[in-house]
Amino acid sequence: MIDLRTLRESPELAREAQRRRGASPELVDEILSADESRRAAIAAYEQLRSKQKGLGKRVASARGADKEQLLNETRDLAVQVRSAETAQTTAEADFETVMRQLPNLASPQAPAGGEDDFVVLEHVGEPRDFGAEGFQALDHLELGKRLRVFDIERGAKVSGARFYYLTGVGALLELALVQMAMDRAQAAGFLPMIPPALVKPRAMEGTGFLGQAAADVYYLPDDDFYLVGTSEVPLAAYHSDEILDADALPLRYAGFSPCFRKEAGSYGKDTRGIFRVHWFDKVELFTYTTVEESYAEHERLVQWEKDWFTELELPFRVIDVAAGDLGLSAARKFDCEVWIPAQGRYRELTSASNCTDFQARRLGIRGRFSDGVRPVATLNGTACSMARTIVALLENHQQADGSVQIPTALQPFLGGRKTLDLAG
RNA sequence: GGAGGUGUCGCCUAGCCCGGUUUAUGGCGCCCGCCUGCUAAGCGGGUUGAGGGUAAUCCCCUCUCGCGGGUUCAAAUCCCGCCACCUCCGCCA
Repeated sequence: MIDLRTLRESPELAREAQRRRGASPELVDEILSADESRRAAIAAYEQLRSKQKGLGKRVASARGADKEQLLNETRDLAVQVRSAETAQTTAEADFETVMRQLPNLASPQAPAGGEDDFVVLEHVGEPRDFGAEGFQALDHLELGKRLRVFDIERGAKVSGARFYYLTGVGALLELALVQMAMDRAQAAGFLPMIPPALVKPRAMEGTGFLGQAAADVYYLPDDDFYLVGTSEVPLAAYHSDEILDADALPLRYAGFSPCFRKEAGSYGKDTRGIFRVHWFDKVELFTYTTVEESYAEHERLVQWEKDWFTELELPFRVIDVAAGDLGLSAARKFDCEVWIPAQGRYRELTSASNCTDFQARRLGIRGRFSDGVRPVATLNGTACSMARTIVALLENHQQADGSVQIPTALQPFLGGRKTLDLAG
C-alpha cells in the first residue's frame, strides 16, 4: 500500500493512484492534514510526559519543604499532561479513521478502468458444442433437480431465497471436492486449516471487508460478530499482531470454511439455481510472504488454480482485473472464469489477489528481517468454491442421457464413481 | 450461564497486601569473552520488545507488566469494566 512516507513526499502520486482506483483524490489531503495534527499532538505529549517523569523522580527522593515545592510544580504539569494525552488520543483516532479509507495502491500492471475493463490473458480448453453432439444442454438447476444433487425448494422453505440443501450425491460431491482441493493444496505446501467463520470486527476491518464491501457482510449485533464471506478473513487475522520469523516465510495455509454473503445489490441477478447464494463452502489458499516475493507467489496461486480446472476438465479463461474493480485491499487480481454452457459465457469461479502489505499493516503482521521489522505481504486465492464448481461440473460434463460424467481426477475422491445418474 | 483462581521482558519466576530510588528480580535459553588436549563443566559480561527523532549500528524521547477506563503529583502495585486461560458447577453437539 502507499505508506505514509510516500504519501508525504509525493502526494500528487498518491492522488493519481486514487483516481486510478476510482477513489477520491481528496482523501490524500485529508490524510496528510490528519497526520500532521497527529504528529504535533504526539510530540507535545511526549515532551510534557518526559518532563513529568523527571519531576516525579525528584519528588520521590525529596523531603520536607523541598517536596512540597516539587509537588506543587508537578500538580500543574499533571493537568497539562492529561489534556495533551487526550489531544493525542483524539488526533490518532482521527488519523486512523481517514487512513483506513485509503485503498491499496493498484499495481501499475493492472489494467486501467472499471468492472468491464479487464484484460483476458488466456483461454484454456474449448467449450463443448452440444448441438454438434446432438442434444440440447440443460442448465445446472434442471440437472441438479433430476439427479437430486440439491434441493432448492426446501432450502427456500427453511432459510429463504438463495439457500439450498446439497443432497445425496451433491453432498458427496462437495466432500470429494474438499478432499481433492485439500490434497492438491497440501502438495503445494499449504497447511490445511478449518478456521472460525465468525470473527470479531478487527479481523473483518483489517482484511478490508468493512469498507465498500460492508453492505455484503452479515453481522450479529448482539454479539458483535461478523460472518465471514471467505476464510481469507480468519486466515489473515491468524497472525495479527505478530512478528513473524523471516526464515519461516512463506507461510501457506489452506482454509476450509463456510462463506456468507448478503449479495446486496444483486437482486434479480443469477436467481436460477445455486450460482449466486447467501452461503457456500470454500477452500481458500492463503500466503504470508515478503512484498518482493509476493509477485511470484501470485503467479503460483494462479497457476495452481489453472491446474485445478485442467484437472476438472473445465474450459476457462484468466482475466486481469482492472484497477477500478479491485476492492479495497488487492493491488492486483486475476480471476479464473469457467465456461457456463447454459449462460453461454465465462463466469468467475476463482480469484487470486495480491494484497501486498495492505492487510498486514492493518492487522499488525510484520516480519523480522536482517534489516529490521517490516510488514509482510498477504495473498489469497480460491482453491475451490463449492456451489459454483458443482454448477460448472454439472453443466460442462452432462451427457445426452441426462447423466453427468465425473472428471477422472475427481473419481478417486468419490469412491471411484464415474458418473452421476438417476440410478445412483 | 454461575463460583473461584490465574494472566509480569523468548520460557519459568520475584515484585502486588503496605503506590515513588523498578532504567521490573532471579533462573533457563541465547550472544560475546576467559579458562580447559577436545567436549562437558566452571568463571566474567551482555540480553524485553515496539514506535519515533537522527546521516547514524552512537545517542535521545515515548510506549510496553492481558486489554480499556478511573483514582493519584506519581500505578506492575489501588478501584471499575472487559478479554483469555485453568478448576468446579450448570447446560449442550
